Amino acid sequence: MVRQPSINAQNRAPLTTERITEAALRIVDGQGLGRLTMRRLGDALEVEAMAIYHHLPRGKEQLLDGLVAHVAAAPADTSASGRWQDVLRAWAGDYRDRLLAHAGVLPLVVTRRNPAALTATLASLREVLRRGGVAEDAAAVAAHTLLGYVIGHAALEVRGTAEDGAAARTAAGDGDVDWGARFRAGLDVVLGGVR
Amino acid sequence: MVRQPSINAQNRAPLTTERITEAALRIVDGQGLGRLTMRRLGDALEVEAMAIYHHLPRGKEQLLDGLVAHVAAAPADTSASGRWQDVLRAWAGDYRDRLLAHAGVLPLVVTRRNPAALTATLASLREVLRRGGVAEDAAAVAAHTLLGYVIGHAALEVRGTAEDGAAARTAAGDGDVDWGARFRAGLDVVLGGVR
DNA sequence: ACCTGAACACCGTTCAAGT
DNA sequence: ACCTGAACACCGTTCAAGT
Repeated sequence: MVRQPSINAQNRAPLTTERITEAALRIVDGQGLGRLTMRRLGDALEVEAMAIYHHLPRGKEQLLDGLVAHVAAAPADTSASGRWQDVLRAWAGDYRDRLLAHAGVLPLVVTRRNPAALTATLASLREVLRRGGVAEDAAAVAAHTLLGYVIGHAALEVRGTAEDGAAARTAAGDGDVDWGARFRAGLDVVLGGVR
Repeated sequence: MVRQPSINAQNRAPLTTERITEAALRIVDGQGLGRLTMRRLGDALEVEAMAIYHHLPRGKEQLLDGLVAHVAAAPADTSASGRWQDVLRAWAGDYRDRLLAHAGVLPLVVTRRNPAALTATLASLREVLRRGGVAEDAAAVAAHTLLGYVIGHAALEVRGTAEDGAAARTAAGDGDVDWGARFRAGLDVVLGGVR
C-alpha cells in the first residue's frame, strides 16, 4: 500500500478559517444560533474544540464576527447598466434572500460586532445611486434607508409578524401575509421616495 | 419596637414579574445582553436565582420574551389629530429613541421569540394610516415598511455603520454621520413614498 | 505548527427540602 | 405559597503537554 505524501497523522483535511466558518454557518442554519457551541463545532469538524482556537485566537467572538461578514457583506453590482431603481431592486431581492436563508445570523447583524461587515455593501448602494444621477447627500440618505429597510423587513418576516393578531386567529387567510409581495411593495415605497 | 404587619421573613418587597423584568432590563442596558444571567439577576433582586423560576416557569426564555414585549410594544397614538404623516413621524422618533435606549434588546427583537410583541404596534400604524385616508392595502404595506425601516435603521445606528470605511479613516468628520438627521431624512423618504 | 486532555470558572435548570 | 441549597449537564477558555 503506497503512502500518500504529507498527510497528517489523522489523515484528514487541515483546519482552515473558511472550513470553520462554513461548518459554523451550517450549524446555525440547521439547528439555530443557540446550538452553536465550540464543542459542537469541533465535533462537526472532527477535531477537539480547543483546536479551533489555534485558527481563531479571539475564540467565539471572532467566529461570530466571521459569520456576520459572511452573510452581510454582499455589495450591489456597481457596474450594472440600466436604471438605478432596477439595479437596487435586484440587489434588495438577493440580500433579503440571503438574510432569510441565514436568519439565525440576523441577531448578530444587529449588534455592535464587526462594524466593517456592512461598509462595502453600503458603499456599493451609494455608488449605484451616485452613478444613477442622484445627488451625493440624497444618495447617502437613500443608501442607509434602503439597507435599513431590507434588514428591518427581513427581521419582521422572520418574526412572522401578523397584520393583526385577532384577524390572524379569526379570519383564516387574512393573517398570513404574502411576504414576498409585501417586501417588493415596501421596496417600491422606499425607492419611490428617493428624489 | 412595633412590628409592621405582614412582612415576610427577609423583610423585603415580594418578587413580581414586573420587578424581575425591570431588573433584567437594567442589567442589559448597563452591562449588555451577554451579562444577563439568572444568577446575576437573582443577585440584583437579592434573591437566589432559583426563586425567579417560581414567577417565570419557562425560565430565561420567558424572561427574554418579557424584555422584547417591554421594549417593542409601543403603539402610535391612534386618536391623535393632525396629518397622519406628522403622527407617524412623532411615533417613529419615539420608537427609535426606545430602541436605541435599549440597544441590547435589539438582537432579541430580531428573533422568532414573542411573535405577539409587535402586533399591537403594527396594528396602530395601520390604523393611523387608515384613518388618514390611505387605502387598506397601501396602509398594510406602509405599516410594515415603516416599522421595518425604523428597526433596521436603529440596527445600523447601533452598529455605527460608517458611510465608507476609507472616508471615515482619511477625511475626518466625513465618516461620522449625524444619525438623528439621517434617520429623519430616511423617514421622509419612506413617508414620501406612501401613495 | 498544530492538535489534545485535563482543568477552571462559569452557565441554565431540576429537585428535594425548608418555612 | 414562596424561596433555598445542592446537584447535574452543560458552557467558553487557559494551559501544559504531546506529535
